Amino acid sequence: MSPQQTVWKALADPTRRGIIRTLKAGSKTAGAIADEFPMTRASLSHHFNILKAADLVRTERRGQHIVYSLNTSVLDDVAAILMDLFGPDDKDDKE
Amino acid sequence: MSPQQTVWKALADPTRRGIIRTLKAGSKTAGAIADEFPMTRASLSHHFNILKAADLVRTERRGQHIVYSLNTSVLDDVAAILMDLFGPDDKDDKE
DNA sequence: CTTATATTTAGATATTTGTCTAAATATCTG
DNA sequence: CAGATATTTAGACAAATATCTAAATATAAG
Repeated sequence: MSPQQTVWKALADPTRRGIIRTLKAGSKTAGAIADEFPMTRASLSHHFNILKAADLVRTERRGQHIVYSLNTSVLDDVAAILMDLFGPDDKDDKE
Repeated sequence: MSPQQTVWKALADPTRRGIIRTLKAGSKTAGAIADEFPMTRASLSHHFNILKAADLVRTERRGQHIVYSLNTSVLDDVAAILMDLFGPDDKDDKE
């Protein structure tokens, strides 16, 4: 699957968008995130994997905990894709 | 399914993003679009329905043909969602 | 009215996806 | 080391998805 496609797939699920939204406020441990979502930690872990595969989040082990952080640099990529989809048709070299 | 979610789901499929991309160059009939994608017209019609449900495309009958057009106004919505996901945390009333 | 063309709908099927439970791994503490 | 806590992995399963073929609908042309 193309890197672009992994991002779209990752963003297509509401739980994963919720995870991104909660990480917007700052990095959190897997457990702290899990406390905010009504599903098992195993299910959340599955979503974490998909977000990591899309490089939307990064992880760092801190003792027993694993801290998740939002990788905001991917925003640029997503924005570029959106412009490609909806933006002006830039067929010509000059305007 | 929430309106927002219908948009995300619609954008998650590469064929549908391809349809959006081809419509960026201008409106086209269902048949003209179908000529560009290696699948049956029935399958394409399925994708058209999903794009219509998300209000990403509009249709107009012209004789035997049905003309599909891109609804660019949804770009604003998608951009807003993206900012909500990745943009600055605007918890406070004042900056 | 009949035939041809354009498109959609209906129904079937294989694959993917989101969730769960149970088990495994990793780290800390005594 | 042994037990407790945190997180992930493995495997199963129901629901959703993308695709196909065949049939239905709508319009145009003779």
